[in-house]
Amino acid sequence: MARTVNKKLRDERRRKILDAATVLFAQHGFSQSTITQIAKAVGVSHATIFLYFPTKDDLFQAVILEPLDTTKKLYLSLMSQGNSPLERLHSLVRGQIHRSLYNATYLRLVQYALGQPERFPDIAKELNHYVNRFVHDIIPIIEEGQRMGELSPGDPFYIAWAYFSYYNGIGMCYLEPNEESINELVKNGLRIFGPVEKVCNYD
Amino acid sequence: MARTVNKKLRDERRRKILDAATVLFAQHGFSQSTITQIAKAVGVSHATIFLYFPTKDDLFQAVILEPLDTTKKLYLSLMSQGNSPLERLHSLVRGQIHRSLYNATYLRLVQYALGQPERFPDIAKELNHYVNRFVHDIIPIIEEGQRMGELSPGDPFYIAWAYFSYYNGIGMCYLEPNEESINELVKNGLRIFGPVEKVCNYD
Amino acid sequence: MARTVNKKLRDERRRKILDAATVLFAQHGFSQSTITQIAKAVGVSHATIFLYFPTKDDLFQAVILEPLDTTKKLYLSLMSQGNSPLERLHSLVRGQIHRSLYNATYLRLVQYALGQPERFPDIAKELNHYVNRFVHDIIPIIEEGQRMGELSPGDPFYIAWAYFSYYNGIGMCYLEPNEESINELVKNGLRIFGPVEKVCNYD
Amino acid sequence: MARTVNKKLRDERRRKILDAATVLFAQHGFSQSTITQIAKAVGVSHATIFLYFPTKDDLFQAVILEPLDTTKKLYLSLMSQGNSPLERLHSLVRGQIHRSLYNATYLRLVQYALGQPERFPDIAKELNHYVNRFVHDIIPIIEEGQRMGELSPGDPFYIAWAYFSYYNGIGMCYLEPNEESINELVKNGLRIFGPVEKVCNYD
DNA sequence: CATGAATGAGTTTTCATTCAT
DNA sequence: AATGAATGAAAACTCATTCAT
Repeated sequence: MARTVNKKLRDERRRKILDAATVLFAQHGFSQSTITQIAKAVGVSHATIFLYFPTKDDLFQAVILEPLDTTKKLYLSLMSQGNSPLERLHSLVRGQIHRSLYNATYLRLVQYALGQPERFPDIAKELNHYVNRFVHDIIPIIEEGQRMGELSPGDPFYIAWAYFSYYNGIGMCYLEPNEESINELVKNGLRIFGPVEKVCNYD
Repeated sequence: MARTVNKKLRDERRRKILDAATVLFAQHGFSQSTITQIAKAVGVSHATIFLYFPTKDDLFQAVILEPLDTTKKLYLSLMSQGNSPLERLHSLVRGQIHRSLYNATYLRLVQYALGQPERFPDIAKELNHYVNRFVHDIIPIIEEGQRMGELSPGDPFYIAWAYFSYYNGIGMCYLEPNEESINELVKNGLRIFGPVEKVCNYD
Repeated sequence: MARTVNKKLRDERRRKILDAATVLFAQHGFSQSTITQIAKAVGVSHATIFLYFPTKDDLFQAVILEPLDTTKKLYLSLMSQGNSPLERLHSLVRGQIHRSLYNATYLRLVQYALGQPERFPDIAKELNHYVNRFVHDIIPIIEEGQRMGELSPGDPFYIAWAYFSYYNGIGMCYLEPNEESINELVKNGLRIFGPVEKVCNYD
Repeated sequence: MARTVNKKLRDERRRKILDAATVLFAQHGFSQSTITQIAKAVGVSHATIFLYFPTKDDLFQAVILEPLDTTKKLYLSLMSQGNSPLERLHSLVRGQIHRSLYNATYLRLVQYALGQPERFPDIAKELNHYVNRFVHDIIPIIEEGQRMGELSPGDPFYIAWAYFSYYNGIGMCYLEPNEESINELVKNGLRIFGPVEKVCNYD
């Protein structure tokens, strides 16, 4: 019983540490964020951090890799909403871009780590797995869309990567997040998948 | 005469320092790259670095900002090659993506700095100027393409930003650079501008 | 309890650092004394010093300014011992000169800082306060002595400053400290106050 | 002939260096004054300084010790002006205090070096010679004054030292230099020699 | 003779990490 | 379990000094 309570407290504190670290790492980068800063943000002693994460590198790794599961579930959910492939892609694009504009912190951190693979090799490897799985998961939808004539032809693998690049790049653009900007970025992002213009068909 | 020689030697060494710093900063980030490492890469004492750049920050700034002029000239040149707007965009996209795949180091560094605007505010400001100018320079071509019917309608401002995001995001994808990947990324990138499918017209 | 012990240990160590720093700063000056030297003298790591004083400047300032309170209490006590003004001045002069000869280290340090007001402006300002208070405290005694006929007339303000100069200057003389030298320096220092020669009166 | 001209130029430049160094050393202390600063003040390259003084220490030593001859001549001249011993002491005290208030730079430097004998042992030794000679030179005047009844009795050796202390201490007092302050400091300084009050005698 | 370039030794300061309580 | 104290390993930056021109 006591153990359960303790476990709960531990998990809660662990979470707090991860959250604070996410914000600080995203804002100042890895080296410029100190364990003491993070501890202060959480309201514990810096030594306590080491009770939860053996090294600063481990903390950084956890900050970046642990949310990946949730993120994966999110995109899987997004890409299952809608009937036609195009609708599902639309749901995905809108969901991701919304997140990328309104909830940029974590994404920025992922990009930070992704941009320095020599420095964070383990993290980069794991992130690559994740990206590859994402590409792997989106390809069937693209293929289905092309088969159904909703999407113009094109190598689905590269289209998936192209979209991923687009999604990644948005994180660095600092466009003001509002209805308009999101709508436009969604529309333009969808273009990468080559949606067949209905206008055209009815000419 | 002696002065000329000296000036030349100085410039040469300055360049070497910038080159070595570019690589190291891109690989390990700002804080994790030490002046001593850079000096060793150049083959001089660490104190020598400070003869050319008063602080590490100055060196970093120079590494990122000094190439911007050349880069701007490059994209201006690229976007003037071709007759129709679409041709010019094609030239631009191909040129930039080629550079982004084959010459990724500098681009990665730009993204590194762009991703931490609170930490490198001066650099971020300057980079934003640059990006805004790029957007400003590409918009007229988009508009012309739309007027001529080569491009589908759409807000040119957001289209420009969308393409820029795409271009930026490619730097983090680590696709193997070859004919095929470049062709595909170019094709998919161009889609953002909404090229009107000829196939369609002749239906 | 533990807190009390800790506090005590901290204070003790803080004191040790201040003592070691006093000696080293007095011997080699500020710039030539290194934190590492001080740490070694105390028997701790150099990083420990920074746990007690955030910067070297702060340490220097503490070394000089913190004893001022005690010093003030000392001179106030000295100048209250004795009945007549002359007796009290005698007590003061003897006490200060004794200290200046037998306990020269701190005084030298004060002079070192006092001699470089542009370099240590905060310290110099604080020291000036102290000196002005000293002058202010001694003036009433001089006035009383003059009124009572124990002292020859003369502007008490300048007499106070003259004595203070004398006291200060002794710190640089490196006379061997013994009964004789102290007696003589006291006698000659007292002359600044213009004691009326008894011999004279009984002529 | 050329040699003579060169010699003259060299001496002139040497003098300029010493002058600039005097000011800077007095203002910022030894370690905080850099060779480059001095060179800039003189208008030459820092490397040039080393053509005139092999090391920074040598320069410092020259700055302090070379003027001693002149200073000695000055005090000898001052203490020979006047008929009676008291008059001559008066001339000396007035001259020195005037110099100490209006021309404080060099004096401050001497005190700076005098205050750190462990750090500048050679300079301190030389300065001690100088002080001893000064004491030695002033003692006969005191003795004569005492013999003539102009001065109260007292060990001339300690009186000489007492006056020297007074003179030294004035350098750190930062009293505003003007007619009044000088007059008062001279008057009070003279008291150290124990001038017999005429008033008294004629009672 | 004068100097600009180069450097190595040294100094303050930071910080992740360990440990005793 | 939590923490305050301690530290050693860096790292940026400075500066006297040397040397080639």
